[in-house]
Amino acid sequence: MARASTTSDAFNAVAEPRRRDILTYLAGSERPVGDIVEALGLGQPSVSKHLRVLHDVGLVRMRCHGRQKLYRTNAEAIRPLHEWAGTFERYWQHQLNRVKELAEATVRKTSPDLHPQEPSQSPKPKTQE
Amino acid sequence: MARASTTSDAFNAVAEPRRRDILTYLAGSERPVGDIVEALGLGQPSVSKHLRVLHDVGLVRMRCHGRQKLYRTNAEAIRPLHEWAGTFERYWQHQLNRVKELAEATVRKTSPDLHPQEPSQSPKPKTQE
DNA sequence: TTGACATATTCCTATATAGGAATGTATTGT
DNA sequence: ACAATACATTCCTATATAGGAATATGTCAA
Repeated sequence: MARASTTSDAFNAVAEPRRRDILTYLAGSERPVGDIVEALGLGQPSVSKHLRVLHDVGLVRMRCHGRQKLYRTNAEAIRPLHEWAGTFERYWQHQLNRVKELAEATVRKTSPDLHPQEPSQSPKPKTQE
Repeated sequence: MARASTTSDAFNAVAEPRRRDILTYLAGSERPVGDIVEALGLGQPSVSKHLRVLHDVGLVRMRCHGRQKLYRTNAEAIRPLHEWAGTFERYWQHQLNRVKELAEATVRKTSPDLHPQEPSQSPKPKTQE
């Protein structure tokens, strides 16, 4: 099986850096395609194709204005992403503490004279990557 | 050019639903690969490959314990994602207001007797998708 | 109507998957 | 040393891009 389609959900659509750039650019106000092309320095067909993906998953809204089409970021569609990531917030707080502990332990090992090791230290896990 | 590698950054790694499942599963505590296989009902090679991707971008940490390897989510690596998405928070609040206004306007149009239209209403933009 | 302008849509190609099957590699227990 | 266990890696294939070039579609202006 190949990778999931870029239009399958917001996660896949946003995986492409240029599409994130476009979303950022279109966040504040609606803009015609030509502005995006010029601002991001991409080819016009590329931008159109990215916009198609973004529109398919509801990450941008479109409005016709004469011969140009005005796009704007639909921030609401980014929310699920924010919320999914936010699920891990309580864990990265925990891990900050762990990192801090580890750093202190490292200092103790590096300069043992200045930071004498405590007696009943739990055996350090042999972490390897 | 093809799509960016899944190991190019956290955004690409997280685009795959199974990998998000794995991250969620490994958020609270470290687990051996076999547990993930059983919990998520995937093939063992698939899980190993997903773990490789996640490890390459730093989304999981690994520790050897006898013949098994214990994986755990590195929540810290999810933070950039959360922060990028959070950039749009102020906009989706705006848009909630716009949606609310639109809904009220629709009610006025649908039941004009109950909700008489105000005189100097700004011309509604002809939004079309 | 015709031409200029703004976007969208093929057509093309190199590249990268995700999953299943089969196989490789450590590590443990006897 | 050997079998069993726990993972990782390779091989294979169908599928899906992203970007550039060329072309199609739609809209305004004279």
